[in-house]
Amino acid sequence: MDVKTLCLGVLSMGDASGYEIRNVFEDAFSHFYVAGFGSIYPALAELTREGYATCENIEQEKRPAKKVYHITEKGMDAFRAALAETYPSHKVRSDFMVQLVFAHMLEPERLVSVLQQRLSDINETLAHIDNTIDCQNCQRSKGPQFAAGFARAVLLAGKEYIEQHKDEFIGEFEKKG
Amino acid sequence: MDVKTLCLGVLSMGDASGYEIRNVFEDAFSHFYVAGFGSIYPALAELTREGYATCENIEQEKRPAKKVYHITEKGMDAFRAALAETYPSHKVRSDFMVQLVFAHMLEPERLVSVLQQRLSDINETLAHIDNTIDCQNCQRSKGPQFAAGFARAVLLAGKEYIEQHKDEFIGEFEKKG
DNA sequence: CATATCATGTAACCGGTTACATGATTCC
DNA sequence: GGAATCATGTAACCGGTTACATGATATG
Repeated sequence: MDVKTLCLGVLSMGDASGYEIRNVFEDAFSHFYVAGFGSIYPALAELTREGYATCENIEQEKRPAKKVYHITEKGMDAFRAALAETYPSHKVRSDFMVQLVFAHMLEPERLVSVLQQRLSDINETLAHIDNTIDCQNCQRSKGPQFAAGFARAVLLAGKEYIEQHKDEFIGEFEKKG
Repeated sequence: MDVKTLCLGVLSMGDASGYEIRNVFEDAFSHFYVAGFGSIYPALAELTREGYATCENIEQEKRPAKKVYHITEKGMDAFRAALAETYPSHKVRSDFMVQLVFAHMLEPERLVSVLQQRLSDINETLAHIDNTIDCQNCQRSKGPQFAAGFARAVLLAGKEYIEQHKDEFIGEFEKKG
């Protein structure tokens, strides 16, 4: 699924500017999709050119003007179709796991810091998800809640695995004697 | 981490041809990194050009000739350095989660098939990991074992979450009455 | 007879990231 | 005074995927 489709998805929840869409990516989607300004702005321009969204220039007092995008019927149909046709892939790209596989080539202290770093990143993501969900609870949206619950379960399992096995694992690589 | 570095990693475990390296990516790394011929072959050519590996042409009977690559000292050092300097990132890119978040825009039957598909993909990956680990057990390599255990724990948690919550979740989107 | 495996490579394409470019206002 | 937030965009670059190109042997 490309950034254009994801932007359409965000717009299906309500009108938004490019800046606001980026914030949604960072707050709500960050743990399963990444997109920055450099891909969002061109995507919105294309979407508008192709009739999937309309764009209105909004002047603001004491703030820069913004372009608010609104999804069209055609855009909604296209998003629904893309969502239904998409294969439910779930891909992991993990330098952390590479470091685990080649742990024997790392200095033991570095291995410790790698595991520690991963643990604190997991905790951060976990806290982030809990925050985001509190806000969305008001809307009683089941989709985001289920997605968050899934993410939470997965992260927690990873955290517990590391916590329960790391000492034994590290022990294998420390000089003995 | 790029394909070049990963290839160096594979070569650190022993000499191999491009074809064999691709097999390692598919068998042992597939659940946390993806790479095809199109990126592996050019990577190996560059690695050789830059002195991180040497290449020997091996003629075979009843098989096409192959190019067997051997990592140099410089290559080993470079890999160790890259491994140690790399941030232990663990990124998820999930169309599945997008479909969960926007579940209300999917037909209920499609939502069911999406969850079913994800479950069977998880089971497949789980079986694949267990297979791979059985082979590696002989080598008593702790790194791959820990990585596999981590992956297994994470996948299992996702599987259980889906199994335990899917019926209630689906129920929210089916027409009532 | 057809498919899978072994085996290597190139070229075009494409999507996304990074860096650049600009600028006002608000908060510490 | 400096950092963060609000706000939009472009251009170069880069890594990786896909498709193309080839061909023998082994397996079912």
